Amino acid sequence: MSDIGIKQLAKNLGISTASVSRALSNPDRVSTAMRKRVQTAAKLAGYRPNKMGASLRTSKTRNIIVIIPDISDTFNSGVIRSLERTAANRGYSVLFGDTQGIRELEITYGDMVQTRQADGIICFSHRLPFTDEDMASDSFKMPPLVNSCEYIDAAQAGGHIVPLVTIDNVKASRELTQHLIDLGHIDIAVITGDISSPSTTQRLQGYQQAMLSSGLPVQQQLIYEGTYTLEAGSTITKEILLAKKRPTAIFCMCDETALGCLYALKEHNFSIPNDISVVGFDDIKFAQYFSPALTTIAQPVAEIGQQCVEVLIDIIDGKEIKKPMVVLPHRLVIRDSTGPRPDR
Amino acid sequence: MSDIGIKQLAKNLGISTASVSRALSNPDRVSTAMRKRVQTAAKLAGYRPNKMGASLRTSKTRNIIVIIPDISDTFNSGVIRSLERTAANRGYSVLFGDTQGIRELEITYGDMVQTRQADGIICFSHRLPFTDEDMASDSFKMPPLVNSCEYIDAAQAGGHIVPLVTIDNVKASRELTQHLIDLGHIDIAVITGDISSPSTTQRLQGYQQAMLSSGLPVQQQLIYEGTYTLEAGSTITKEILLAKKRPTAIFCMCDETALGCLYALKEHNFSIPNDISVVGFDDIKFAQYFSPALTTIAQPVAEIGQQCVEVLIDIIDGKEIKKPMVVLPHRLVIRDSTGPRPDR
DNA sequence: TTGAAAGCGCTAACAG
DNA sequence: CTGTTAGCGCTTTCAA
Repeated sequence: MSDIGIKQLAKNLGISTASVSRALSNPDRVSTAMRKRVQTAAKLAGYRPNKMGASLRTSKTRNIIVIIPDISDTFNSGVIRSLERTAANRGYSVLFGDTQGIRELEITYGDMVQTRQADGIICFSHRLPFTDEDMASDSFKMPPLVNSCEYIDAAQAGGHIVPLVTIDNVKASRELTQHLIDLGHIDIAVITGDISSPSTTQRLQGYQQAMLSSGLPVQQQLIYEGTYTLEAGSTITKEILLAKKRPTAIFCMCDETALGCLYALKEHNFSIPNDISVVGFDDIKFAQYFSPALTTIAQPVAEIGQQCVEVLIDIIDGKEIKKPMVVLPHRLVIRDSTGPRPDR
Repeated sequence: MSDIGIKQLAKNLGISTASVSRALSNPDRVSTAMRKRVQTAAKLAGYRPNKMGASLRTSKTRNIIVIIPDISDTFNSGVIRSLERTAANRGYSVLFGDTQGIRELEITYGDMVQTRQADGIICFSHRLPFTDEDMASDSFKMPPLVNSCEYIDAAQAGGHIVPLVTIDNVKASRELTQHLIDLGHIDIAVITGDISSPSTTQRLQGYQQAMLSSGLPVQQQLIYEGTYTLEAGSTITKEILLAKKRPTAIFCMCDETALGCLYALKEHNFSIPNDISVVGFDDIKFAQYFSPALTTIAQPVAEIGQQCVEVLIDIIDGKEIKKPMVVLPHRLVIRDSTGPRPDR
């Protein structure tokens, strides 16, 4: 516990610092006797390696920086948890950068690989965390980076391949919409996320595909632009209820929005799903406890987090990435918030 | 953007590395001319300081490690968000260690100050993240550490003062219970958190104080040991409903538990608050969207996070801590899940 | 105000 | 298998 270093340890044992270092970090490179001797002495002396020294020497921090718009978003925090666990198992620590969607903060955090505070980046945004200026420079080297859930446009990435871990949002959304169509719904409103977010665009595509392939019209006035928040769900639902022609189903592009939606509906005495059906997206842990329990798309939160880290570490280790895009399976979870289209 | 160092920069300018370092890190220690010259050159060359070098030299990482049982807990993730923002503003990065309550992981993360990966610790657990062995050693030095929300027993801390940022759990719980009593409730069940957690113990105390001071008996069979989870809320509520003598109110020691409770109640066709009143604790963002909207204690999430960081940095900076315990104000939020005791 | 030089603690050639 | 030695990039005395 005393603040002893490798040097002191070596002196105490009458051996070289190299041997101490090896015995501790590359045990198979020294004799059994040496290994034992050093390891016991180290334990006895309460030796704790100073990682900064090693980092400086090896140019590896064993840190990963996670750049995320909102740590406290329920879906995100599930992924984060898995991320952190996987990283820890692989000997990495996780630094968090909550950006609140602010560009400057994204860039600050994106810079942490350059300043050697982290070896790689996991990014939950659809924008790369670098200035256009930096990216334009021909000396620009893309640091190890994995994109989670939000697709970064290749054009924006300037031709760089940005590995992505995600589900098939289009397909998932199509299935969810189809479920509603199968129940007889025709007028299906949508509360989207931020329209600049690819996940929203893709979910919208899925919705449109499902409608069209069932011969149903895509009614633009039923598409409401929102955000992935409770508030948006509540506010926009009220707007929907005010519309001249009411939909019989509402597709919320995330579960938090769906909860806000359910809330507004109940506040105005609508019965769900008798009057209006509601679906969400994500299957956050609360979804099954909503009243009514929410029909939604379950995303494999744990696997997303795990894969992000695995892929990132592969890149850091300079391994060839076979798949620049990992698409994980989702699952349609039918609960009690959806029912047949009411007769009018 | 090219990988240039302070050395190269100095050479290019025909000056010493010391001047470059000073111009960049201690601008007031050099002449205006020098400062300008270096700063322009640095920007032009796309110089990015290698923080590892500085860290090794100064023995400061500017990292804080946050040790927390569950990052994805909604209450925690709110605090975390604020934590991270405050730290960033103060020039610190935040490392996260999710322990799942596992002792070994706590210790691994607690060790990160020793191994110079962080300068201080914010701990959400009621246990110190060090081995008993370490703590017993007389060479043990307590690293900068702040405890959040959970009180660490002085005895356990071996006489060390462990600064704490929290609300007054006893008082909050008393007020919440009193609210129920004021509504005429006499048989008030409690679903606790983990009984080893001080926050639970304190909330239980508050409950008992309120009962006693109103001349109401504390009925042991109404105190159900649970955890701060949705599942506990749901499972234990069913148990409560099965009891011979049913309570008319249920005090859940966290909002997630309360949601599980509401769920179970509705599943069994109880009307809230007509048949049974329910209260939670924390006021997570979902609470007002529950149906019915939840009566609860609002904790000042943002301030808790902020204060934790402020106090910790003070300790890191070697400042005298005036207050080893920061108690932040809570607020009783009365919504729709509580009502008068039903006639029987 | 600036420069020279000495390390922070560790790892990794290279020799032996 | 082990020791010698040279730094990683930065800050910080100390001297000029």
